[in-house]
Amino acid sequence: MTANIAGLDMKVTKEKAAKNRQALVDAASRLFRAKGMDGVGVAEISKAAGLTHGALYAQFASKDALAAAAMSAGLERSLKALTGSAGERPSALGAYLDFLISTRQRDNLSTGCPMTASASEVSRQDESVCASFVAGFEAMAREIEAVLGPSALEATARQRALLIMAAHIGTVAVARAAFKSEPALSDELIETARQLLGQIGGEG
Amino acid sequence: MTANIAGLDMKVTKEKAAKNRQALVDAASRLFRAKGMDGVGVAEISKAAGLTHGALYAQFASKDALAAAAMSAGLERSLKALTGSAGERPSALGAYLDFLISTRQRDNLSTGCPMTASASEVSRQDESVCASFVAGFEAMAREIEAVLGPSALEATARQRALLIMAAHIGTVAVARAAFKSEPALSDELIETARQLLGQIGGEG
DNA sequence: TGTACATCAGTGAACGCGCGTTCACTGATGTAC
DNA sequence: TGTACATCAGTGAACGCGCGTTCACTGATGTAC
Repeated sequence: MTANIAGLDMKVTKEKAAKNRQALVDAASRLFRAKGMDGVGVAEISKAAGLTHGALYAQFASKDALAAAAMSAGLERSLKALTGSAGERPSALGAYLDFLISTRQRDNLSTGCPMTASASEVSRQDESVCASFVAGFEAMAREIEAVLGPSALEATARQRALLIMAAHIGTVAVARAAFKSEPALSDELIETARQLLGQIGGEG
Repeated sequence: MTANIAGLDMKVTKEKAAKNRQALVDAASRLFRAKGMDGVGVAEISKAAGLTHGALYAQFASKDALAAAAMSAGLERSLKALTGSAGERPSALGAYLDFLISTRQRDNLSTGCPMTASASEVSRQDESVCASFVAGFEAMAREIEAVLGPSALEATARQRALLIMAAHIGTVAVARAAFKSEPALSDELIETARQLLGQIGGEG
């Protein structure tokens, strides 16, 4: 019914189902980041995707399964946004850091990186969600490692990439917590991490 | 009734009430760290404190109010444990880092630092909870700043203390997420952060 | 090409359950006389 | 010191509500003939 109302719909069904599935994943990813993984229910996710919760269970075995898919999709998108952010700028690492550690990242929970949004929650979720998270973390760490320059620290590029990853996640999480009551501290955290991680990464 | 059964109870009431209040705060602090702030209800907290949920509402206006008290108390205890960890060891910073970034911290959610347990959740909680969190963060950052040595980075002690704080929070959160599916990465994260933040802090 | 039928994404009512909060009540505390 | 009474921490039933999940059903898709 809806399909006929919606438009021309030649070649519907399978494509439509795939689109609905994607809509569920996108809505879940966005809402989980905005409200936390325990802070949003299947009804709200389904409604945001323009469906009922029954449709969700036709596509996913459980909320956990949807959460794993949402985490995976969100991280993939975030990784693409990261690598795309380099553009024609002189320093890829500088561009990466500007992207990861910024007021824009802090102030846009639902469009930001799922890692910073769910860092402390993910370890309490289903194992499949953790696995998606960790895979995304490793992929992004590899991307960063590849653009590092020399540094004053006694450390391998891998080590510095891991520190940059962990530090940017902690920085954005705390900057978000501090924003309401201490905005100056919140900004200071972001500027500090941006600057020091640039040095550590050998930005140039 | 319970009071008479319990024991000798000279000078009860106010003391007993204060003890019950403390029991609620302690149980809340522990359970929030273990299960997340949205993952545990007032019934479970009250039961863990040996009371009913009605008693909770005699002591606190709401779950949020209890959460703020629990965050505050948990951070105070964590700060004391941190400063106490220095003992007679040669380097205070080294002792601090061993305390903050360790498998012990990673593997004991309910006895660990509330900051690493709730980093990404706290910004979605009541403003009073955020404020407690941020106050604890600043207090611990000051403690760390006070024990820093020289560093190869171009950065003030304050800046390096903020980075150490943010990085250790992110490190422990991610190490927890990675522990099940990639324990080797989890250990690597902790060792890496421990070593690099030692260098950054001018451990010696 | 036209008809009969199996498939299956999606609907919406219903399930048991736990949530945060309220409230009438209990009974010991501790004060007023 | 002994009695009457106000206080208030704590109890436990009840509130409306949203949770994740199930299930009988619908109806368009797309295949078999």
